[in-house]
Amino acid sequence: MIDISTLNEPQQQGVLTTEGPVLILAGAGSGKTRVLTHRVAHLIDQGIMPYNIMAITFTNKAAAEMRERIDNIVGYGSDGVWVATFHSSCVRILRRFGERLGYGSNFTIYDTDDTKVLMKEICKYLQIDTKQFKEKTFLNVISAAKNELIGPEEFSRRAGNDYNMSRQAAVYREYQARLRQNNAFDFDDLIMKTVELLRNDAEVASYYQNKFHYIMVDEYQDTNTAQFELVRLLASGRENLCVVGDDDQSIYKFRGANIYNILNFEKHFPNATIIKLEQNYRSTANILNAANSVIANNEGRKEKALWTTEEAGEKIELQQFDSAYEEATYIAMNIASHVKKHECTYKDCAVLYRTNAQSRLIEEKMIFEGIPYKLVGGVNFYSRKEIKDILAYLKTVDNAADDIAVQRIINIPKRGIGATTISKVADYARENNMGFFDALEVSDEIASIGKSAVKLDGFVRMIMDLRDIASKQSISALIEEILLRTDYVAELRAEGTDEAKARIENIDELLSKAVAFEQDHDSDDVTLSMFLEEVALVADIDSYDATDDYVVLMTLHGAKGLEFPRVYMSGMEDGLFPGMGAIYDGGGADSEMEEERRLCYVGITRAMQHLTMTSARQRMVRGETQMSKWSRFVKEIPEELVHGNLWEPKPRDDFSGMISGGEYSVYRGSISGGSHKPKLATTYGSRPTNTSGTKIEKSELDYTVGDRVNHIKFKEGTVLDIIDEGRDYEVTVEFDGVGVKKMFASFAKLKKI
DNA sequence: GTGCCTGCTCACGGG
DNA sequence: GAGCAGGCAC
Repeated sequence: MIDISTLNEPQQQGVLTTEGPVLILAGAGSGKTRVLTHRVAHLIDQGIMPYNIMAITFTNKAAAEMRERIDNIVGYGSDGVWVATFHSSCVRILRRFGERLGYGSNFTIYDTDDTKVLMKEICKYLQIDTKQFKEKTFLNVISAAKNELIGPEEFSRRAGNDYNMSRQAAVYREYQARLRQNNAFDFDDLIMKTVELLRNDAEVASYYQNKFHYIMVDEYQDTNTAQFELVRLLASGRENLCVVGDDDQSIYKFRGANIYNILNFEKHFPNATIIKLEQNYRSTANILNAANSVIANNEGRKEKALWTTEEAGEKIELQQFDSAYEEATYIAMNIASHVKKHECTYKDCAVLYRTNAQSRLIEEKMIFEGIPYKLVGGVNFYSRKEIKDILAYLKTVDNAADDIAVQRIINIPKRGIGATTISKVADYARENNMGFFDALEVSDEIASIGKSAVKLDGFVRMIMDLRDIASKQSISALIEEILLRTDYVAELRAEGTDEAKARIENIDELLSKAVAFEQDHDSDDVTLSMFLEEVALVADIDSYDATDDYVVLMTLHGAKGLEFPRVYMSGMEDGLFPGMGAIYDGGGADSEMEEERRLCYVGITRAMQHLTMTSARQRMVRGETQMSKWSRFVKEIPEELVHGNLWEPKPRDDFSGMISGGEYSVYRGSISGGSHKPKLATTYGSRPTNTSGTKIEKSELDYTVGDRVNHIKFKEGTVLDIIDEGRDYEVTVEFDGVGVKKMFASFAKLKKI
């Protein structure tokens, strides 16, 4: 028997209610992963075969974590449990049965870049003016349709006489036809086509329905209509479907998530058992209360009240700065000082932001302070040019029908094959209803091509050779052969720039990944398709490893599902978070504003002990300076839960361009801002890069902890703490009748009484 | 066909 | 502020 005595009452119920549809409404930090893993363990304990159990997650990281935790409870034997993401589950199904839809089992998965290239081609072919109608808009429309399981025909029907929609329908039709020709799926296809397969092929449907007796879905609030239908189909019959989610953490509407999947679960499954996990084991009471206060402003939620037995803990710290530059400086210095005092380690800290663009400044300051950090997200490793080039070679070798891949590398490195030649071949292929690569093979038959045919022939022969190598040797050997034959690395080395060096490093990393992939899998059944699939489906967050000691920088979206003792939410400004779109969109249930607020809720609930929110009065956005005020979400937090400078009006009369450094007044109320700003002799820009406590023009203090001091505004108080911030001292004082304030010694001008 | 320059557009989030 | 398309010279 597995031990569930450590679980609370509703958690135990979640584990033990194995039959029928179950909705577990799991508030942030309420131990839902524990419930899921124990539930799987319990099922196995009850004699259910592991291969009859399926658990679906959104990211590989979540899947890996779940598998590991199940392993820890039941020991080995859990291998058979199907733990996978939505996308990789569908790939597995399609690899096996995709031929019934007319796709080869070696299909390619197109990422966002690939689909953009394809769409560009289609617009050219259909003579659509892309200045007027953006490729991206078409792609968004198609993606939205696919997420709602609307195929090209249905889309066309719905378009009716609408001119704009008819054009979109034509593009959609062509787009889908080309994917099919290229033996490729885009991300949305993976789900939609699997649903199509299950709907239209009773044999396949019943195969999986008989395979999966128990199905669990994590992060259910993020599922879209297609994913819901997929799950519904798979669970159909037994209906032992357990979904876990939190409507308050639904933050993926923009990619099609349908919040009604969770809100209407009981309508879809009238006999569903609803279990609420409301005890939070993660955060202090103050943090939890702040989160509750913010999210309470949303309409249309499932009633839910998170509570904790934790003590209040520290108040939430608010810090507003003149610029994003100072904000980043403060965060970096603050982390450095806490680590130095051994109050936390680097890995305890996470800096969260709304947009990836904000990471640059913070990254800069982390480097400056010598803080080890890890940036999660941003430009995906696999979307770098050099990596995409090599992957395109691999795709060409693996799936000859993938025109996008072939055309990407046909002139990389330069082979003297230009746009004119390529379009001649493409036309020929189209006229003769054949693939691009097939046309290349018979290029001498294309009359207008002339002497370029020789070059094309050389390219074709090289691919043939590579295919031969692929069939006999390992993936890493194939990559090395490609590098050799293309002189790819050699050319970069000749360039000698830092950028070229970085590219070489990336290529080395790709090689290591290939080697690691081969080691992780049985060499007999490892295929190139599998490697390419893993690469295509990897998510940014998958690379995050919580065991290394570094500060994590990521978007609020990326932080979902994670927790950190110390969290910094940066850029808490109206216009940035919530963004302009949400502000103009207004409010009300299901609005963009509510989604932003849920995102804020997600951010707050990542914090275990310490939460700092920062904002900048001015920030460079899209190359222009933008002025902003505190985010409305910050103002939704009750005053008694925060300390800092929330409502401090600050005259904006002192922009000398000089960095005013760590000045952060903690007064609430009026102060004569601006004029009191000290002129520092040393700016951060010239500060030595060591963090070992180099003191620069810092006068010693004549008071110490426990002393009584006098402040110009707050009058008398007792010094509670003095922290050596390196360049200055941060002094914490309890002022009589005013409360606890933190300030920098050089600005506070405290006098010992 | 290639390489460079310029000017234009675009900008949230992600599998 | 960055990335890309288009124009131009070679």
